[in-house]
Amino acid sequence: MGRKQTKSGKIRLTEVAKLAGVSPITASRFFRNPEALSLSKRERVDSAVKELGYVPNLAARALASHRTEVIGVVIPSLTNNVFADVLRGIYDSSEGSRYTIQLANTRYSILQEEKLLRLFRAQKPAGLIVTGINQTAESRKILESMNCPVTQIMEIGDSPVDMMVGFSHYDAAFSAISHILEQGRRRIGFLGARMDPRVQRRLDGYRDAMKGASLFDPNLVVTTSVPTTVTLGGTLFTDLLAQTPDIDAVFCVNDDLALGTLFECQRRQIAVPRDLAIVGFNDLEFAAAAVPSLSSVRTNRYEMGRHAVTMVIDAIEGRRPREPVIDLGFQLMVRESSTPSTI
Amino acid sequence: MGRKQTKSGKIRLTEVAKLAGVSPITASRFFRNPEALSLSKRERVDSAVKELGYVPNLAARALASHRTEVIGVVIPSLTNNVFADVLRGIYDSSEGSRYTIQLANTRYSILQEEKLLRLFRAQKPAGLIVTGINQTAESRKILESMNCPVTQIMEIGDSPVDMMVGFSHYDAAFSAISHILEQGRRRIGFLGARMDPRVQRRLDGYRDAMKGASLFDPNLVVTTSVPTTVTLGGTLFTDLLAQTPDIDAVFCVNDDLALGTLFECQRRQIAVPRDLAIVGFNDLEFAAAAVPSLSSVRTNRYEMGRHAVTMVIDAIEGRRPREPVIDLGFQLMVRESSTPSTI
DNA sequence: CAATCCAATGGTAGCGCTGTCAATAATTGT
DNA sequence: ACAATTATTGACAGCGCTACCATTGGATTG
Repeated sequence: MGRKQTKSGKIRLTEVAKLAGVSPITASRFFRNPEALSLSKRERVDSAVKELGYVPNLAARALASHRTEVIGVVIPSLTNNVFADVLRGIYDSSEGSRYTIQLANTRYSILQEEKLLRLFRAQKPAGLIVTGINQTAESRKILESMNCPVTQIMEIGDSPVDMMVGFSHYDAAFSAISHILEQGRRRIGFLGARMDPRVQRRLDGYRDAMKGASLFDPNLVVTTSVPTTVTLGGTLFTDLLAQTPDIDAVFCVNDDLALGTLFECQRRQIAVPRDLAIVGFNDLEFAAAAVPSLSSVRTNRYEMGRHAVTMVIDAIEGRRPREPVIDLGFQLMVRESSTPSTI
Repeated sequence: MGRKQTKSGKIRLTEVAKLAGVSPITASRFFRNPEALSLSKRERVDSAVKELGYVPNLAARALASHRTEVIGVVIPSLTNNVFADVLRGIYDSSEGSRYTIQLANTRYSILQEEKLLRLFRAQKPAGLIVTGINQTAESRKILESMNCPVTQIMEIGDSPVDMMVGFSHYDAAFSAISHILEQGRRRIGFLGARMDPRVQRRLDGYRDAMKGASLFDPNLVVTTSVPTTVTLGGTLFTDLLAQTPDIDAVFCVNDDLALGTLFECQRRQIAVPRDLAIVGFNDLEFAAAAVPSLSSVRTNRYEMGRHAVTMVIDAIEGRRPREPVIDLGFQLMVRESSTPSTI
């Protein structure tokens, strides 16, 4: 015999089968398709498993079945609070299922994404969740050849690889701007950082809303590719102010920038909302707590994570959703920072 | 033959070996221990791998070798910004290594932790990273029987299961309080949420520092087991104010509470720092941007993640660290919220 | 009551890789 | 130069599980 004897304590499926008085293959079926067993055998195997404390060897299972029970998740950032919420939804939904989450981070690089997808393909995941709809042509090809359910999250679009859960960033921004316009503001600035595809679409929504009111002015827009921080919000706002001093409102592509803008206003004694209205995006928890409370666009991130996993698992198990694209929408949370001052 | 023919396109190690003109086992060694190959064979295998686009089958490898290349990571929360930074360090350090991160979330439940550790044990990870030092006796037993390197992160203590990276929460809080006392403040409140073991130790540090100055008063302390939010900071501060109106400083166990306290002060027209000094914990990015900027205790979370992975990988590969416990320390970031008003 | 069917179960043969150990080639020392 | 040592390489036998197909026995049917 070529190798060390199997440790006597080691419990394999064979041991379970022996104790239960069935063949190994029947014991195997107990895990994969219990309904196929007669009630009596099912009970016998069940108690044998419990008595021996048997735990399946996933590597052997994967090797023999050419499948894994891994759901790959590809996100662009671990720092961004937005993804923390999505991930929470994903992990919460995957618990209690047989599936394991395998996380990978692209750091907003579509080439890194391509590389990660190639890696995932090699490991034959049971399902895949990827962020956004702006994959490279090559990435898309990989996704399509993946031969497993794929859900794109964060936004929705016309040509899903397979399934989608998200919302329209364009509509969300458009609706935020419409709200600010309704408040009678005319010179609405735009602060954007990172400028990933979803932020770009928010910019599009902003631009079209402003153009619709014949109020668009490129001098109202300040963007950077630098990652978002609260501090950066102050910097961008300062730039905007230098460039266009007569602004009466600012739409920030996320709440961190909005908070930074608010702080900068405090520093400069600009009264919010009297002199300047501020609207953020995502409705992070602090938005409601700020003074003045920050208006924001609530996005359903936790639910997005939950849906994504549920859709993928359902599809893996043959329960394809009737509607492959789910729009989770958004809610405009109107608060003090964009409504008439009560002072 | 019992099963579907292997797809002709499928590239196995055998194919690589054939193309390289070596035996499969030599090709196998190319991946596990390339130095053992002669230069010529190494090059031949290398080009064969590239030419065929071979990707190892991890399941087969795990099954045959009785090992996996998975590092398990057990953390209590996905929402908490603190862990986002740690995770970023962990993922950054694991990239480029052969190891894969497997994340599991206890939601601050030590029973859930026990369950997760049991799961991990069954899968024989190559290494393990767990949060904190307050495992149940049973969890500790599992960790010790795990037969792989284990690193405890976030804090340090006397009896590591194996290795540790962290800092002393007690010392950090003690030093924050000492700083506030040096500013001449006497009635220093304590706001705590979640009250997990590390927060408890911060409370201990606070208590001892106050007792050292003969200034401890239980009425200065407000805690709750509710998870932290900015909004909660305002609520707890309100409670503290009702309970002990004459406070002149507040130490918050994290920056979210500190920000909530700051907002509540703005709402109540309490001048910070003139009427009240505020010191937070963790030094999240917004602390420096706030108005007034928030003093805080900087913790090296990203480095903690990086170190944890590096230590585990080194240990897996036989390079045990000379010192199993690494104290990453902390830095007190003194800012406007706790120093004499400049106005 | 034979023919048909189907649910339940088992036998066989690997999945693709690596541990062990033996065999061979290259190198060294005296 | 030749034995002793060391670096390379290979053969063999599984790791623990499941796909495929075959078999069994009982229920159903006309």
